[in-house]
Amino acid sequence: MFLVGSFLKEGIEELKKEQIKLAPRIIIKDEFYETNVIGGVDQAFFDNKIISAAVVCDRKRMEIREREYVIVEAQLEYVPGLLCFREGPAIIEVFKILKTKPDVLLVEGHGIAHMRKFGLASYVGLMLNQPTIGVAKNLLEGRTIDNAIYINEEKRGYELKTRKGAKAIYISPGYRVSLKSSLGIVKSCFREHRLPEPLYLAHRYANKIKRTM
DNA sequence: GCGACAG
DNA sequence: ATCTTGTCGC
Repeated sequence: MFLVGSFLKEGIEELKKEQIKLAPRIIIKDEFYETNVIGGVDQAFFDNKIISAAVVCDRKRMEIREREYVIVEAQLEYVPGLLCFREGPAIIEVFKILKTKPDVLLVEGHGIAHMRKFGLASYVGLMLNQPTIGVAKNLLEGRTIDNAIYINEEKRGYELKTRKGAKAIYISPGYRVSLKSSLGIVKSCFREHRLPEPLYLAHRYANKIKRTM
């Protein structure tokens, strides 16, 4: 995947086709054993590099069990709808070095609340065969009715108002997690921040690493 | 054609 | 996402 300059435009069409081809493989059912260990991944950037940080917590107390990070070269610029191809590879690498694999992984970005049902969380889950949930800070596609996200008359996720005064966040299943469980699991991970704790911690960790560079 | 557009 | 100080508020 080396998409730059004149190759970008045609490359984009190929990547969209790839998403349409892989989307049918996304499983939206509860297929995980427990929810005792929850992970979160987030990225920070500098030059053309991506820092992907992962934090694994126990769900009861949200205490850190392990945290790791990797730095990889970005192979694609940010294109709305194709975020999985830009940040996905980095997330896959950091997940691989985790010694404590989480029961469910929270990913910053959407899962199936995506125009082609193939957001970052779904891509990462499929490639790693790992239950994932997408948690985004903004809506990408569709509309919200009664705290639910709809795309083409189909429910794809939820809008969640965390703290009063703070903007809502958007939850959607990524892979091997049902619509209902995606919301329940995320809700059980909040402490005193707008984002669920594993993601809040991963975000802080990624930026901490960035500061040392 | 115009506007929207995860991070 | 990133460039960036102080500032309002819990």
